[in-house]
Amino acid sequence: MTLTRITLEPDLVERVYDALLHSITEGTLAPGTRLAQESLAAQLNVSRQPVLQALRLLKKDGFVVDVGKRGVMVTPIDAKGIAQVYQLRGALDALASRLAAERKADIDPGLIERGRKAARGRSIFALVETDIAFHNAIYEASGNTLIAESANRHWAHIRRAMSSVLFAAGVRESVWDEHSAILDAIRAGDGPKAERLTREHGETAARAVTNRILAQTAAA
Amino acid sequence: MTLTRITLEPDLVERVYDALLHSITEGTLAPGTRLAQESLAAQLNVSRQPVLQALRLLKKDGFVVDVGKRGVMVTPIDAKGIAQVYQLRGALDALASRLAAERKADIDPGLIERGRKAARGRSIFALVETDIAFHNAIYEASGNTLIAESANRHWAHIRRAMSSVLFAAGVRESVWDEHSAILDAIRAGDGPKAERLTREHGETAARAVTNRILAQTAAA
DNA sequence: ATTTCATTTATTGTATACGGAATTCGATCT
DNA sequence: AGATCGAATTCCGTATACAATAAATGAAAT
Repeated sequence: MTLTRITLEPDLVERVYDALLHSITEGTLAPGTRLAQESLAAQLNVSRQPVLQALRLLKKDGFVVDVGKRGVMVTPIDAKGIAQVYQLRGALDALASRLAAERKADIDPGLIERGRKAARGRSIFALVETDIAFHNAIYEASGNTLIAESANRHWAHIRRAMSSVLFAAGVRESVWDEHSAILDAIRAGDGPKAERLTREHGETAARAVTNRILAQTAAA
Repeated sequence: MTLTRITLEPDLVERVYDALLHSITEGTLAPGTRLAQESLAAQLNVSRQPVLQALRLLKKDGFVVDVGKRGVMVTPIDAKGIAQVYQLRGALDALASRLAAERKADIDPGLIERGRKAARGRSIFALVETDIAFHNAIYEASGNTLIAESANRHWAHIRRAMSSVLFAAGVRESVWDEHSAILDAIRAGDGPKAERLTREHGETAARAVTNRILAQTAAA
């Protein structure tokens, strides 16, 4: 367990970054929305300076893209891009699962419990959160801190795609069965199996989401 | 093939970022060196503003770390961290190889040729560059643009570790045999084999480098 | 001599000010 | 009326100015 940071108050640019990222992933700032520094600064009640920097960070992560020399916009969602994110995330997940299994990591089975519960519930938010919590647990159990860090960047993209899609379609029934199987393999210390299951899980999830996005965009 | 950017002159912050990153990976800015904004700004002949932003970007990538509230320093190299980078990179490489094989990608065999030549030569720089070129070719052949983007962040770390280690130890003889085998598998369209070879290649490379780093730090 | 407390200094983060580039709008000309 | 050229506006990037905070230094007291 790593020690919690001691910095009392996060930076303004971090706060701006978090605020914007939250709005983007949540969907409040729709894909394609143009973001002007001055207006953002006014709304957040800070100067342009922190906004400017936060936007640069977001740009680096791909959440916003340049639109000519006239500022940036929220990156549009496209099926192909999402598929790529899923591929990448799948590789990271598979690696994490294998490493976790090799250490016979002891992951809280309550995560599955909570996940199934959320899947029966109505809250899309809880749905996504429990999913993320499960995968994050594996990242941490892997012992490689870079995985979590790297994956979380991608997860923000996934989260975005999910919330833009889930409340139209609902969850696949089987996800938590798959999760459960993965966890068993990890606890049993079966690295190859954990890896394989995780990869398959990622691939089916990717197919499901991209299909829905394609359907959505076709409808529009 | 994506169209080349049309922006004539890159940003100041991008230029500062590149300059600093180059010095860090090259080793001119040694691990542990403290970086004060004002001094950097003076040396680069810009105001503190672009420096400030560039440092933030570098911090996000892990090339510099906070040292209290008194600025940042070049991230120290430690064997454990490097091992983690290699693990991550290995997963990305394996994914890229498999995808490339599935598309039966046609990668320039000249890369191998040039690599062997550089391995026989004396220039460490050329050595590292040809290695990177080979791996980058696979990333591009994968068709997933995110892989290259993500991997390159990690490569900067690897490059740093390599140049800090190579000129003391020389190259493994077998790397370009391994590279060649990987390329054959890709061209043959054998996804699983390409993936397996790539993973093994990454693992042995990781062992070699971390061992040398451990030896170096033990000597000091 | 060592420790503690206050003052100074170093250095960052944020705000404001400035200059320039690109787009948009309007007027004039055909 | 439509097109074209120029002026005005918008908006960003960079520089400078300001404020706050943590470290460092030095003096005084035990």
